[in-house]
Amino acid sequence: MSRPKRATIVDVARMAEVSAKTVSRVVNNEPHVTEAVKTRVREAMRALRYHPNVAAQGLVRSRSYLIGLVYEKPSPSYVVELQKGALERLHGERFRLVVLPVESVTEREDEIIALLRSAALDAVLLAPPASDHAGLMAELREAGMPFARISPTRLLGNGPSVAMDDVAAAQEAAEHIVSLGHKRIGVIKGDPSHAASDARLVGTMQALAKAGITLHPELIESGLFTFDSGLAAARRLLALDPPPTAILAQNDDMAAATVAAARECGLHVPEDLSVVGFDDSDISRVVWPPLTTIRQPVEDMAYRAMDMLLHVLKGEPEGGDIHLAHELLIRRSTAPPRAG
Amino acid sequence: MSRPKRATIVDVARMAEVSAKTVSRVVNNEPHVTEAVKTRVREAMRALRYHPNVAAQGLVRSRSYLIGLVYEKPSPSYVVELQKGALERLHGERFRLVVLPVESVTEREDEIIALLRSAALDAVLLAPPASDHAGLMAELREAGMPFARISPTRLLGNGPSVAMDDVAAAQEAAEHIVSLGHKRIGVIKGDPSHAASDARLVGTMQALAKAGITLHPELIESGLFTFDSGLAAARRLLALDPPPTAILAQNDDMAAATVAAARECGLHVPEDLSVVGFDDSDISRVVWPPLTTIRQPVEDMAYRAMDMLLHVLKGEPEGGDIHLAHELLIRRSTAPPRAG
DNA sequence: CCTCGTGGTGGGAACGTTTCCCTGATCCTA
DNA sequence: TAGGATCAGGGAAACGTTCCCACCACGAGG
Repeated sequence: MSRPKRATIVDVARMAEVSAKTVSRVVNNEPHVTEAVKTRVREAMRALRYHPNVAAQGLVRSRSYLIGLVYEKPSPSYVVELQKGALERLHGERFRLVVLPVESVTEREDEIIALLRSAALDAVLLAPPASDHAGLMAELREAGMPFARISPTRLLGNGPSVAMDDVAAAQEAAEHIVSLGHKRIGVIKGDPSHAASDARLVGTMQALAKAGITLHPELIESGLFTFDSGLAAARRLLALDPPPTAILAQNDDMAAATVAAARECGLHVPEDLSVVGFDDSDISRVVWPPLTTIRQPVEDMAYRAMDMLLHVLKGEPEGGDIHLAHELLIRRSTAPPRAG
Repeated sequence: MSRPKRATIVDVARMAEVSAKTVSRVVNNEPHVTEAVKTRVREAMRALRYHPNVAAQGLVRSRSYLIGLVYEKPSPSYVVELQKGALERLHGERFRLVVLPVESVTEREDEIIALLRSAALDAVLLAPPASDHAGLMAELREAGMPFARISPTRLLGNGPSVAMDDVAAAQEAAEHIVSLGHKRIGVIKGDPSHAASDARLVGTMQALAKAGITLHPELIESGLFTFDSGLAAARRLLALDPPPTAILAQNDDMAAATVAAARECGLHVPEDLSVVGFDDSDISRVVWPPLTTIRQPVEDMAYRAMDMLLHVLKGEPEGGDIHLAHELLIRRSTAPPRAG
């Protein structure tokens, strides 16, 4: 009653004096229709404000035209860029994006799989850490649901994925700090359930080892990629005696927290403490000083991953693992340590 | 082929030795089924990994179980909170959230309406500035698509909505600054296409007028609710002679930009310049010093709006306009002006 | 003149559910 | 023990589209 009856394909067919089948052909741009008939049908469609019923289409084509985006509560800025890239690619396509933030991929695997199974998605985009979860991928394969992965660090050659080289990037960041003359360097790791955290730590340690610097365990703190977790970790590092002269945080949110923690202690960045972030998310330019960071092209990665997914959905062969370049952005949060 | 045939309701019916109708009743928790039959059916469902086909359900019930969230590129932190609140309420419901960021509601109204018509949504949540767009609302009413509005400033009594009092909030912020002793006060307005920008300006002017302070036009700059636009606006204000001793920004992103601009000029916040934000988004705690701001409960608002929408979808009568309280959070970005 | 393809068109089944309308069986009460 | 009420369950139609197949006219080639 409140919902006025929408025009159906047969209404259009009746008005244009053709069969429903023919209308369907016009709607889907199929051949075998005279130009004259085509225009007649188009007019009827406009007159009746006809829009095809997606549910009915989906039923017969077994397509829902929905693509899911699975991610696990990482930093807000990361989520936004992820969505931006995915939506950008989806613009103009019939597919729509359903957001599926999950609590914990590892702990509630069954729940997530049930969600995906019942959500009638055509495909899913897996952001970290779901993109490294073997069980989830196996289930998706079995269910015949195409997926693409963003920033996987393991199990490559397992369907389309877009990633960057976390090890090399972290190495580059550490080399920058070393080249400035820092010797006592702290690290704030990301969420342990993200494989990227380990990869980045490996890169950092390689660079430090090459420079002959040993990284004492007390200088490695763990966070969860969130501002608050970073704040706590940074406070612990700055309470050491002597405190580090530089801190490498594994994402920008935690790097921003490190800057805040330094301020609390009356320290100036970068004069008293150099801080390096990771991601080049919005936050790295929002805080003062703007953060030296690794540009991780999250938006591009999401765009490319979505692109590969659409290819698969169009029946083309699956793509492989794509690699995108990172970049060290030197801004104002790093400087040589105070002399002495 | 790639997509293994999913079990249908008749497969389950055959296995459990009942009719399809009975299985349907079990699935939907309807009465008139013996406990014994129920368990038999449930077992068959599990064995066959049966999940109802959403498209088929949607077809016959004319429901898509999709709810759209329409917003227009505001600050990232706002978007994230919006989504968080909406998703929070959706947890455990059958409905899924489709994100629909749009370019410009006013400029491309037709496009948006076409999008909504063809997207087969059951309902939409309208965030600003779409929530103030009369044409859009009229179309939605005509199409029989329920909607709820977040932070509308006009056209109340027009269906469910959740808002806060922008005028009063801005007034309170200005009073705080006045009470600290500031006389020369700058304002950075938000996006002119958002009605909230005007409302907040009104509140600010009322407070200043009451204190006998006149706000010269040169002290009012306009931004777009983004960091970059705020940076430009703040630079213009700080280039005035004499510069303001306090700046009221209409959201946190622009307030953060103001802090950055001040730093560029070698000014210290809050000693040389007080800055007030608006929203209490993540960014207000991420920057240093943490911003004095107005807490706008965006997440709660989205939650409540979604709640009202679900009520409507369940056939209950439409709710009215709900008002949520704001709160002035005094943090470390405001202080009395320097003596002299 | 008859066949054979071919481009345009329509008829009818199918997709997987729910819902309307039944039929029996069981139960309670007078 | 009869009467109605309640309950468990089933058959068939409906939702709006696409797809397989058949049909028709028409021109070319034999």
